[in-house]
Amino acid sequence: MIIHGIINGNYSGRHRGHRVPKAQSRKKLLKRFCFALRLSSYSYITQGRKIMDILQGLNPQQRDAVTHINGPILVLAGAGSGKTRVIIYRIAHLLSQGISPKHILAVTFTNKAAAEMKKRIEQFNETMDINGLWINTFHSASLRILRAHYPKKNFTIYDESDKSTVVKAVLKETNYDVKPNSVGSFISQCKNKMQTPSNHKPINFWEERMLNCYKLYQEQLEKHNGLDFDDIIMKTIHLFQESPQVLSHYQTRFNYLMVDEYQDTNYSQYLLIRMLAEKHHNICVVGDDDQSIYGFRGADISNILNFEKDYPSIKTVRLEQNYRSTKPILDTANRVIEFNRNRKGKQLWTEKTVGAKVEFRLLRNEHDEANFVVRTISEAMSRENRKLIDFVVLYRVNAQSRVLEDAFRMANIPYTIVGGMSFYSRKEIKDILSYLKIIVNPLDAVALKRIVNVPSRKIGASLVEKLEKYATINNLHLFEAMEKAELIDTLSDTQVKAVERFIKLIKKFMAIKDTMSISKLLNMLLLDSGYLESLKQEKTEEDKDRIENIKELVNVAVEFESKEQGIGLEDFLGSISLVANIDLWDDSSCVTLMTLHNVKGLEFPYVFLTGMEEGLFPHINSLNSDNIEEERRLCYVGMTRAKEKLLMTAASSRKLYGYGTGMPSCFILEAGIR
DNA sequence: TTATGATGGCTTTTT
DNA sequence: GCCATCATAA
Ligand SMILES: Nc1ncnc2c1ncn2[C@@H]1O[C@H](COP(=O)(O)OP(=O)(O)OP(=O)(O)O)[C@@H](O)[C@H]1O
Repeated sequence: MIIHGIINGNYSGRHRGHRVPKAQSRKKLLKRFCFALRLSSYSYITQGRKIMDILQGLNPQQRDAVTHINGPILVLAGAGSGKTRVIIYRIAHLLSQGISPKHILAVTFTNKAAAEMKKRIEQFNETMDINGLWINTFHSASLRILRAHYPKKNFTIYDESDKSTVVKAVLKETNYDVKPNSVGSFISQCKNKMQTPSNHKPINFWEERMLNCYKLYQEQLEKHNGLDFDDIIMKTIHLFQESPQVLSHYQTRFNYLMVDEYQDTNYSQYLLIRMLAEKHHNICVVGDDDQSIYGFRGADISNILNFEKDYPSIKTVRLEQNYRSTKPILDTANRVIEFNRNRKGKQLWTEKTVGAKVEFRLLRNEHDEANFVVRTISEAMSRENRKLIDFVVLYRVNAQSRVLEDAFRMANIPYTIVGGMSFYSRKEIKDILSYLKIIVNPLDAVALKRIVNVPSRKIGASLVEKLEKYATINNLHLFEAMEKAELIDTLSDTQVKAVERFIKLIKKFMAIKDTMSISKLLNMLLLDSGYLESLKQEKTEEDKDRIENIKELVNVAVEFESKEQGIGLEDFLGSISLVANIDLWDDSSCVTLMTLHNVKGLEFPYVFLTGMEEGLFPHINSLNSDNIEEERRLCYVGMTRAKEKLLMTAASSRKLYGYGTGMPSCFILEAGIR
């Protein structure tokens, strides 16, 4: 059976995540995966090119920003005005001026954007060495710094699901009846604001309980030597605060700082940059206050709006020409965003004064909507000679993708979905990565408990409980308790044997981990742990897929090793933890489906904005919490992705939790579409 | 220890 | 309305 859709290694929950890309698509996924992992610097020599050449392809304002080398600079400009281009050209220009790549740090929003930027800079064809140039996300840059200086270097990274595991354990312990998610986001918010359990004062009972959860959670993480995503930034700042010489090292090293998408930075990220820029103030940030869409995870527009307060000598550059969209699209987007009150208004014009008009279609239900999208794409392909990669279908929530996906599959149109169940969150991948985590960091009890009995080794829940009890009483880590299994008198002989066998397995790999390549280690692990064998025994389709996925992970390791010489297991694990859905995106000959959040920074000739209904978009929660401005910005982001055609749709009735109001979104009215 | 039904959760999500 | 997770029973 050939499945046209799932090409990207993303799996909608529809088939309970068991559906897997076929062979050809796997290769693609692999390629992309490795590309996304190419995070650190590497050497690259190119042929000469003059400064003037670099400055060509820029308008006077952009040139102004690019050639302003020393001192703080803010580029505050609307969508598609060439802000990202400024950063790319600025780096190329700095290098052409003889500035060492080692002195440059550029921060992007995603790994994909970082990789893209690096590629573009290489293409400048200068005789320049970009060895030592850092283009990273906040997280991957911070991770590199922590790896080099954190006291306990073998820490492992806790992803959202690991975090949730710990939070649930904490809730069980405290008997609090609150949703794990709300605790998780409370903790996140605190960390984003640099609040530790001790320096945060609770203002009410609820906060007091939350704070208690935070405290217990953090104790667990410290004990396991695990860092969650927010810790990566927070701990880097703590490191800088506690070790002035480390901070000083990076302040001197990174003489030129640049941040893209600055409007979506949170407080901790702001602080990190401010610390690094403190000595020289050579900082260039670019962004658009109208495109701040990550408020829900702590992003704070005032970072960009108040930027000048920290740097009084700032040079501010406005870019006013939009190079992306036609006038009808730009006008529509501008009309909508002008309904926001909390913004710095800006002018935007385009040379593309003629273009297809922006359309809105109200369909009967979500199936009609999906079929309409599919039909419109087929027609545009045959009539206007459009290609699959010209299209993007956007939606507010991931749950909307299912119906669209079905329609694409029915119509046999290749598509790819960004988001949903990704490769690295699959069970078998997480299992194998957990083995690796323990080998690196045996204190990681989340990883340990995850695989201690996978495949089954007769170390079930009750036995683990006994071990944990022993560990707690004797103030030991779970792993240490397991090492001492023979001393625990509540265990039977067979139980002791089972535990000892497991410990022996792990210790063997701990001893050899640095003596061989990661892929070789992985292959050995797959055999010795019995993991592969246990899958081979079960002959279901699902298990075959799992084996394929595991093979793919081995390939990722092979690829990774060939790119990065002398890479350690820690670095491999770290890089994998920081790979985002959008980093894995590859649009080669398919239509792309994704959420509005994921599309930020991208552009497409033909954009569908689906589910334009009151309650869905703007989302009901934002209406309740008086946060419609962020929704409107999201709408602005979506609209301004379109180069040539913007087509919005809504459904009068929709079967999707409580969203079915059927009323067209207020944004449609604001856009002035009849 | 695994299969099953009940339960609750449901925005975006980093990374 | 749909799905994942969890507790329970076989
Ligand atoms: N001076 C220029 N001349 C021609 N094309 C340009 C120029 N500057 C930018 N562009 C093109 O305009 C498009 C948008 O540029 P870019 O992505 O840098 O804008 P942006 O401001 O970062 O956009 P957004 O904020 O919407 O993500 C790109 O296709 C880019 O190649």
